[in-house]
Formats: sequence, C-alpha cells, structure tokens
Amino acid sequence: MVDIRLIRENPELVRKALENRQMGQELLEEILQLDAQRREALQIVEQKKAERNSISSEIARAKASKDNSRAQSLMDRAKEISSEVKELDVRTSQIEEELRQKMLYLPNIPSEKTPVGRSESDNIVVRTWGEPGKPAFEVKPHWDFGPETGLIDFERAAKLSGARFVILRKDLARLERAIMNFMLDLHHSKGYEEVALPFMVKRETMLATGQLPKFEEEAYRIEPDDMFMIPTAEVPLVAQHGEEIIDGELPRKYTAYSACFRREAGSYGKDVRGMIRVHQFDKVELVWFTHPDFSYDALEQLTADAEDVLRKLKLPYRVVALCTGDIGFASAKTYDLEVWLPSYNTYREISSCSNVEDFQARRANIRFRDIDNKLKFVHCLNGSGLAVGRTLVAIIENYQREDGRIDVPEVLVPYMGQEVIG
RNA sequence: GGAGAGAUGGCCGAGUGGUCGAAGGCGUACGCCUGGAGAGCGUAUGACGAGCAAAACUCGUCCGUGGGUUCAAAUCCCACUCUCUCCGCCA
Repeated sequence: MVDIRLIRENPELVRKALENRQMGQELLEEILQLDAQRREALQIVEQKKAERNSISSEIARAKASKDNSRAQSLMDRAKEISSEVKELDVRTSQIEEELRQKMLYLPNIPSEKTPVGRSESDNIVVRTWGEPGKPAFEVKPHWDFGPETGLIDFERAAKLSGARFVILRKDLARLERAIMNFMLDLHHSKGYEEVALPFMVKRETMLATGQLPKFEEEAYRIEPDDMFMIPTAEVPLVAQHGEEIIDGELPRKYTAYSACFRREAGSYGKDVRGMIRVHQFDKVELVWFTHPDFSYDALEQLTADAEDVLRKLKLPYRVVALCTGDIGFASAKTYDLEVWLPSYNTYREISSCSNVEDFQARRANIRFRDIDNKLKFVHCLNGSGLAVGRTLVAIIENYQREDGRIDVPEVLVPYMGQEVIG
C-alpha cells in the first residue's frame, strides 16, 4: 500500500511512477478524487458527532442536577442529530471502503535506484560470476536427461496431476533434498532464523503481502474455506508479523523452505518442456524486516547471501537489476539472479531479491518503535535463496559429464554421501 | 464435530450504561541521586484519522470483528472470528 498522504501531497511522484511502470493513470485519478470526497465527508460527519457528544455530556449534567425537563429537551435534540450522524456515517464509510479497494490495486512506487525502462530488455546486468563451461560434448537438456535416466518422470506426474508437474526419483529426489538442506544450513549459519510455516493461508494473508486482490487468477484457491496455497514462503514469512509492533533489534532475518504453488495462468506457451516452469516447486526463501534507513544496504546483503549459494555450488550466474517496467507489483527495487543453463544457452532466473520498502508493512500493519519513540513501518525484503527445482536443473546441466552422469557439487557431497549420480 | 472459558494500551491487568481513552503494575524516556552503574525517588508516556503552514493545539474514531438497543456502550443484546481447557475422531 502506498501512503495516501504521499499520494495527496505529491501526486506527480505517483504519476511518474505509474508512467515508469508502463501503467495508466486512471487508478490514481480515481484515488485522488475519492480521497478528496472522503475528507469532505469526514469533516461534515465529525462536526455533527462533536455536537452530539457535547449535548450528551450536557444531558449527563442535567440529569445529575435533577433538571429533568432540560434533560428531556436535550434528549429530543440529540435524537435528531444522532439519526443525521447515522446517515452521514454510512455515506462516509462507503467512500472509505471504495478508496481502500482502489488503494489495494495501486502498485508500489519504484525506488530512484531502479533503472527506468519499458520492459525486460531494459534490465541492467550488474555483475557476472563464473564462466559458462564449454564442454566438448553436447550437454543433454534436463528434459532429456531426466526421462532417459528414469530420474525425472514427467509422464506419471501428468497422470496424477496434469501438465507442469514433476516426479523426481532416486538420486535426484535425494539431490533435491540435499540442496534444500544445504541452503537452509548455509543461511542459518549467517544468522537467519529458520522457520517452518503453513503452506495454506487465509485470503487476508495474501492481501497483506500484495498477491491479492490483483493476482487472484495466479493463485490456487481452496474453495470451501476460501484459503490459498502459497505461491512463495514470502507470504507467510512476512505476514507472520502482521498487526504487530516488532520488538527487539532490527533487522530480523528469516529463512524458510516451502513448496510453492502457481497456476501460471497466461504463460501457456512458455517453457513447456522440462521442469523450469511447474505448478508446484520447492524454494528456500529469505526475508528481512529492517529499519527504513537501512533497507537498501539490506537488499545488497540479502542478494549477496542468495548469490553465495550459487558461488558455493560453483554455478555461473549474473545479477540483473530489473527496470521500472519489469519489477513486481509490490517491489521498489529488484535484483534477479540468473543462472547459466546450457539447454537454453542463456541465463535463466533462479532468484528474485526485492526491497518492497514499507509497501507490505502498510498492508499488514507491521511497525517498530524507533529511537525517537515513534511507531514507524518497517521495510520488508524478500528473496529466493534459491528456487530449488531450478537449482537442480542447473546442476544437471552444468555438472554433466561426457558419460551422461552428473558430478555432485562438492558442497553437496556430505549431504548425498556420494560423488556421482545418474 | 460436541461442551465450557476467555479476547481491554508495547506487555500484564482492573473496570457491568454518562468527565473512561480507560485504575494499578511492568516496560520505555527524561530528571534527581552516584566516581560510574544499579537500586531508590520524581515526572512523562496509547494508536489511527481530519483540520492547520506547522503543532506541544482542536475535533473525531478505536477496549477481538461486524451489526443492534440508547440522547449516550469497554460496559446491555445478536452474529461471527480467534485463543485456551475437556470430550470425540485422526496423521
């Protein structure tokens, strides 16, 4: 949620933000109009209420001094005002609700640090790490490797659940578990508090983090209970502190494993082969709650922590700063980590690290007490550290040997108890 | 699923119709005391919204949520949500 006062006092800033996001201005205009209406209605109703209140206390005084006729005439007057107040209240809260609904659809204002651009092609490569290998043989894409070795079973997954699901078997199932444990252990060693969370959440939880109301068609909904399967652990990880005043030191750093569920509506043609884009995948997530003054330092640190996973796995990657036209709804600034995938002969997203500033904290009402003793909204950051399925793919393709088997990355050997699979 | 108990400020906890936004305590901030710290003493300390150039100012709202009764609701009535205890079922 964007601060309504900021919108009111600095609409040009919001106008520019929407423009940079390649979005229309209509929503902003509606919000400005509703805000003006709301304040006008508020002033009228509050004045009436003040009148009612003062008569009410006069009644109390009249009754105390046994002046019953005076009390009665005041009560008649108060009754009139009260019914006026009731009407005005209804009108005011209608406007307020309408405004609130519109506000929920307004995206975050991109940071000044976010490069301005129209689309993906305007993103900026910030740095590159490692060299894509140049094997003398042809690397098998994971969608061939998997079925041929029997370690990935797309057919039976489709039998169970339809397209875009995957079954991992034997060493690959174990490798995935090893990857998760390795990531969680690494983050834990850096001071992240590990959390195990619900994968199903209430509607209001999805609202708090910004997945709803705008992106409902992207989420799996559990009809009878109006709950949602989480699209990322970010949702419960952030919302756990909803309606709280965080006590103790900031930043708070959390890491959690979760399965993630996405309908992938509107991406029918994309990545139909393999397990790059599936409806259910595993991910290890990182979330920070920080003081507003330090959230951009925190973004660098969080990104570095996610990068460290790739470095320790010795997977070549690059860091991309997303432009204003490409960052997510809630984000003010985002770095994507992209890992080298031989099957695509390019880098593909494996992590997305964002500073959403106070956007989620406003929705979820997450505050802290600053040194000046004032309550302020925290800044929230989230990033994948990393998407486990895509890490698995990256290992299959980057660690492939000429004999078609896969070397286990050194850091995972202790978790696997073996050095080669396949 | 059945039965009961509860939900009040950052926290604990009093308060059953009219100066209650709410006693008391803890915590926090400042001051005194001290070589320094602690203890002790004193003072202050809810949130949100609107008005104003701004406010230490004024007004409004808020005692789980939503309705209702009343001139007036933390307090009375109804519904719901959540938490806890017990019973049943279950991984």
